[in-house]
Amino acid sequence: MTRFTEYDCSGGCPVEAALEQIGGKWKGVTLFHLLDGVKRFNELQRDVGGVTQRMLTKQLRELEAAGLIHREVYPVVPPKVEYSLTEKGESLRPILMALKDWGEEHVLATA
Amino acid sequence: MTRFTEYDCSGGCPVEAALEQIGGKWKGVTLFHLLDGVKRFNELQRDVGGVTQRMLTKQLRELEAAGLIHREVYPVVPPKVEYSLTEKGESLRPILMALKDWGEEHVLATA
DNA sequence: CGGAATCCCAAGCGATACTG
DNA sequence: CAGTATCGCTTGGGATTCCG
Repeated sequence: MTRFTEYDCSGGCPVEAALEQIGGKWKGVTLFHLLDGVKRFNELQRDVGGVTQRMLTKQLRELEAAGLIHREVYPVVPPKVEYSLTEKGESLRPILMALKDWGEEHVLATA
Repeated sequence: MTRFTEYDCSGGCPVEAALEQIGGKWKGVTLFHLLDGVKRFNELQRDVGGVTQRMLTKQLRELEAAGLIHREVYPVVPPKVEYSLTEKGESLRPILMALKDWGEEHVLATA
């Protein structure tokens, strides 16, 4: 059995670090919906459901700062901004899918 | 390609639900260290690193309420309490390991 | 040893209104 | 359309002290 006690985690636990990047209230869901492909702001807001503009903007900026998503602005009128996953963000796909499956089975299933 | 847009997520997104259960600042790390096996309070506090008693207690209670861990109290003096993963908690192992790997590779690796 | 109780601050988060 | 600005509530989280 692998022992994790050696993982001191003091100030640099990989699990904690990972959760920090997807830990916001809407970050996980946002990333999840971006697995779908490129989406615009309003599309995301619809998909995520219940998130306010302010929060979605904030979370998107943080995800962008973390290098998980890419923000492409088209200088047209009306404004058009597209969000997509970076490679780093795409690498979260198996984790996000696992979280979805786990959530379905162990949380929502009321079982 | 699977489209997730159908996932309205309004009030019940599985990803969000899953993240809520492991979303506390120390919950992920705590669970991670419990993958190791049964541990006592002080042992956990040492392993997690930097967490205060109050917070560890709180997170443990929440994890217990979520059915992820089991709390076994031995009525002896000095007090002895052991924490372990339930089946539901154990089912998070692949996810926690995936988070650890991802964190090591994409966050801590400074790459 | 393993908490519980209290106090307090900072961050997270939401509603609303306004703008290029 | 895609934000920004402002305000204020609510929560999370830390330090400290006390208890069985």
